Amino acid sequence: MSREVTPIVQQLRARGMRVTAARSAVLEWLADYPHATVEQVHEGVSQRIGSLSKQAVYDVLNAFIDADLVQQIKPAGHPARFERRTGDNHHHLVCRSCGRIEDVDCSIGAKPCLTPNHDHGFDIDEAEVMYWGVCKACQTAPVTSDDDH
Amino acid sequence: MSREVTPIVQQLRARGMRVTAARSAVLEWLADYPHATVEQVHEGVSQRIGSLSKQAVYDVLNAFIDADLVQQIKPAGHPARFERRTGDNHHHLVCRSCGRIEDVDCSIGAKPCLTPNHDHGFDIDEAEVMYWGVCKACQTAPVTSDDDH
DNA sequence: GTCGTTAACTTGACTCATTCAAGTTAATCG
DNA sequence: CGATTAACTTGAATGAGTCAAGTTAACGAC
Repeated sequence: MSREVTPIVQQLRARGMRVTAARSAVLEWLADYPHATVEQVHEGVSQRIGSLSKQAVYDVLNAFIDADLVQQIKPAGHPARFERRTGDNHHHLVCRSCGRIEDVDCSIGAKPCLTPNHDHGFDIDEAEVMYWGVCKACQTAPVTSDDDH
Repeated sequence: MSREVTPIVQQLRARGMRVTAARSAVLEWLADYPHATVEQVHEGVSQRIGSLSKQAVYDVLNAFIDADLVQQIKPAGHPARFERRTGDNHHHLVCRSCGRIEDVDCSIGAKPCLTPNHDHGFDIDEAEVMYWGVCKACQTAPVTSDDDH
């Protein structure tokens, strides 16, 4: 087994973070499955590396969020989702029925990509746009619940 | 005490909803305090009408949401908030530190006020815009938590 | 290589907002 | 002035996430 240094290892080292099986596996998993829930990351990664506590998944994801390697999406009424695409202020399209999420590029530009006509004295740093609708599958299918992706 | 029919009573009757002290008081309260949480509505209304279970607050608010008399806002990481302004697709400005919310008129127009450049086959019915920042009070004040309004 | 430090992980209890369920009360219609 | 049933009360249950104490293992120093 050659001991090559993968880009993931580099990304972690560059931020002074220890490299562990859990962390590498979570980053890899998110590359394959963007918009995954904690539940999904936990299942997938546990299988890949044998086992991992759910708490560890929370820890790893939070560490990544702090390190700007991962971004969190919290659609109202659905568990949080995680993705590796950070810093480009793109938006999301959420299915009301199954929770499925798709990326939507920001049509305007850099962040904050929209400026409110009245800032009420706030120091605004983000304009979060969430499109809500019903995905193709749920438009035709009978009644599905939060399984998705 | 004259028994005049208030607009609130009319609004309820018009929708075939029974008129109760709880319902009238919640609608009144929300007129005075837009963006209130369940907690706040519960405290305020309990005082006004003597007492009311928290569950009733949930029931009343949900009935109003179904009847389109009230709208719900769910900022990530904060409890839900309720307001009487419905149907005009205006947006919200949320303070990251105290959760305070301000209304922001939609600068574009009717709902959905923004159209994504790619609908991914979804049947989109809403573009929810949430501006995030730090309110004036929290910019200067030391560390506050979810008290607000 | 091995040792020590401490970040990362495990386990399990706990919180908070919200929902579910069963029983009681009271608004409205006849 | 009842009867019907929507609205309310009480209390248990849920789901997502956090907190806290103890154990393990990365990795820098020797």
